[in-house]
Amino acid sequence: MRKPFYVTTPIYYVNDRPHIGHSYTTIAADLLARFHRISGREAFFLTGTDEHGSKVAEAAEAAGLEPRQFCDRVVKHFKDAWEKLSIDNSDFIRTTQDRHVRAVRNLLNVLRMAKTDAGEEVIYSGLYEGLYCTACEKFLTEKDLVGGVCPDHNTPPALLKEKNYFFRLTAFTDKLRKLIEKEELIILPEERRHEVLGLFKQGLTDFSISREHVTWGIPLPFDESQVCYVWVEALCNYITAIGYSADEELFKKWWHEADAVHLMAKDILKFHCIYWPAILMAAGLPLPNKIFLHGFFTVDGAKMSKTLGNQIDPNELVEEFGPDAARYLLLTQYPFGVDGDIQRSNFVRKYNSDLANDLGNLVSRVAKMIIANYDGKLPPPTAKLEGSRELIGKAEELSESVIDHLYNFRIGAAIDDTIGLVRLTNRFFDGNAPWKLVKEGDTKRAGGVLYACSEVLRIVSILLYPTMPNKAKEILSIYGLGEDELDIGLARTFFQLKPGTEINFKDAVFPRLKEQKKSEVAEMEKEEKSSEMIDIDEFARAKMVVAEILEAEKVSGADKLLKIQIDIGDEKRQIIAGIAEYYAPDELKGKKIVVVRNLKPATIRGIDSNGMLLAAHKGKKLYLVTPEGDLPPGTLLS
RNA sequence: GGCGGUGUAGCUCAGGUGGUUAGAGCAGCGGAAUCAUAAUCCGCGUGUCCGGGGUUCGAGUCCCUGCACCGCUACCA
Repeated sequence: MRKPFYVTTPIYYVNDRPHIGHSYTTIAADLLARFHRISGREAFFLTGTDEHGSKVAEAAEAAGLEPRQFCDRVVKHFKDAWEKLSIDNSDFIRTTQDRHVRAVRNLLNVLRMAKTDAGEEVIYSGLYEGLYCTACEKFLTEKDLVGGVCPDHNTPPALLKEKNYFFRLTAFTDKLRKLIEKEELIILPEERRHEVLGLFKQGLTDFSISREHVTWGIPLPFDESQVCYVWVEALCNYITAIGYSADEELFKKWWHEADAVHLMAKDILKFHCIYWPAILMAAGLPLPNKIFLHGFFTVDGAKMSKTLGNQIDPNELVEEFGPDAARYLLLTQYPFGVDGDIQRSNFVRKYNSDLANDLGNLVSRVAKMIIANYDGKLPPPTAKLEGSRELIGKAEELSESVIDHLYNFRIGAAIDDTIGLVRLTNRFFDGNAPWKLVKEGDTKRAGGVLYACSEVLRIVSILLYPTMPNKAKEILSIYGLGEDELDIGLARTFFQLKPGTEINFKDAVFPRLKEQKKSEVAEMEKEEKSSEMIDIDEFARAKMVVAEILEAEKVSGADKLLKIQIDIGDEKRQIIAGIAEYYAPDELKGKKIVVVRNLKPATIRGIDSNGMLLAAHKGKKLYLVTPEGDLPPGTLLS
């Protein structure tokens, strides 16, 4: 019996909705877990959400919710998205769950008691010295400052000391570096390993594991005035979900004995490859076996961003292609591990060529011939077919190469090899032209061709199951096969299907999608552009006038909002503006600004807003639009 | 500034330890076939393998150097 397999994704921060980046990691983890399961190992696949920290608390407040309520709401988006993508995780951990809080506090106690090899305390209290902006209520790094002042408030930060607990990372760096060098802790791909070793070379310092000013988090068990640093706590999810300090047997199986793999994108390398192993060492726990960091991808050559509007919502992808193809398409765009580019136009093209034309069409042409000529019963195999030796050989070897690829995280290569066999099978089919044989009366040989192709489809289905679980089962079910046949061992040998088996084929497995012609795409782009253009009448519909600010005050309970009284000449108005982070109420008084007068009134946080002021962002700063000359309030802009 | 990565056909990318005419998929062009989801199959690429040096009998593959892009990290500030 091989070691059980434990795979994790990062726990996703609930500040954000699930996007294609989260999906990518999660699908890959699901794929690996499913693969190991059908190759006869037990597998545990963990994902979840990271719910503590000041950013979550702020986001909750902005939404007018309690943090816990807010989290519940966002978590649902994640769970729904994973269900839609046929993600079969063994557990879903939330850092706000009691089991996690208890385990983290236990671990912190263990660390508190632990000593380094030199006999020093692993956790020590010290002073965190930093530049604190009282208006922001947070520490700023020197990088955040612009000209020595807080860019948001234009005030110099105070040098403040706060008591923190520190983790003595420096006592573990040598040992950890050696483990990575000796590849006892395997960091993949190689470039990432170099990057980690580079961090050691540059020197590392102890890091703070607690915060004084954060409230939404887990209090330290030995000092309740402090909250555990969200990263430290989040990392612990990998062991708290599998029974650390709660279920000894479970924990032994999945952490001490299993092959543990952490999967993630490369941006969180330092936390996972240095902090986390060091914490585990300090606590006397085994390290994970492998940490795999995949790359980033761009969409149509551009970084994904909300402002560019090129974020891909996984739900939309599933709606368009279905869960199986969505998984397939995401993981076949570029090799797993490196950075790459995802092109939207490629999705439809690749769906049609690989799935509809090659795989789906093979399924149909084989099934339909069996139904038409063999009374819907699988004919027996025959010898002496053109190219059958090659076909059978390749088919029987395929599982070995897929296993090799997937053990080494070459997901794309595993899939490509499998589709390669499908292509070979289409060639085999054409080479033997069973439709011609049937016409010539040689139904025996024609049947042999159909049998061989069916066998390939059986093998291919097993090997594609980790990527496309539903479709794999669907193809197997055509041959009357169920989940018991989802076993890599059964993909190794040809001639498993029983002649005479009833064929249950109804609809195309991967219906072909309409591809937009280039001319149509160009047409649409043109339309989009021209529809972006407006004529002067449309512009004139927006009545923008000069306004003078009479009063401004903060909206209580909202960080970003100001309630502003303005004079627009013939009347006085109240507007709500999201500029509190950039302008203090007093400095606004008397300022002349530009507002849209005829914007539909809105109620923001229960307060009426009649109009909108104009402002523009530059980097992290925001500037109000002001008239250059001394225009009186009410002057219409044109 | 340091470290690391990338740069190969129109597009996306393969190309262990250097070795015959540099590959795949997609797109494009031509043809065959008609069982099948207008799907399939066959044929078609004179690519400065980013530039320049070097090592070698021989380099996309090793060394040096330059350029472009990306990532990590530092410092100046």
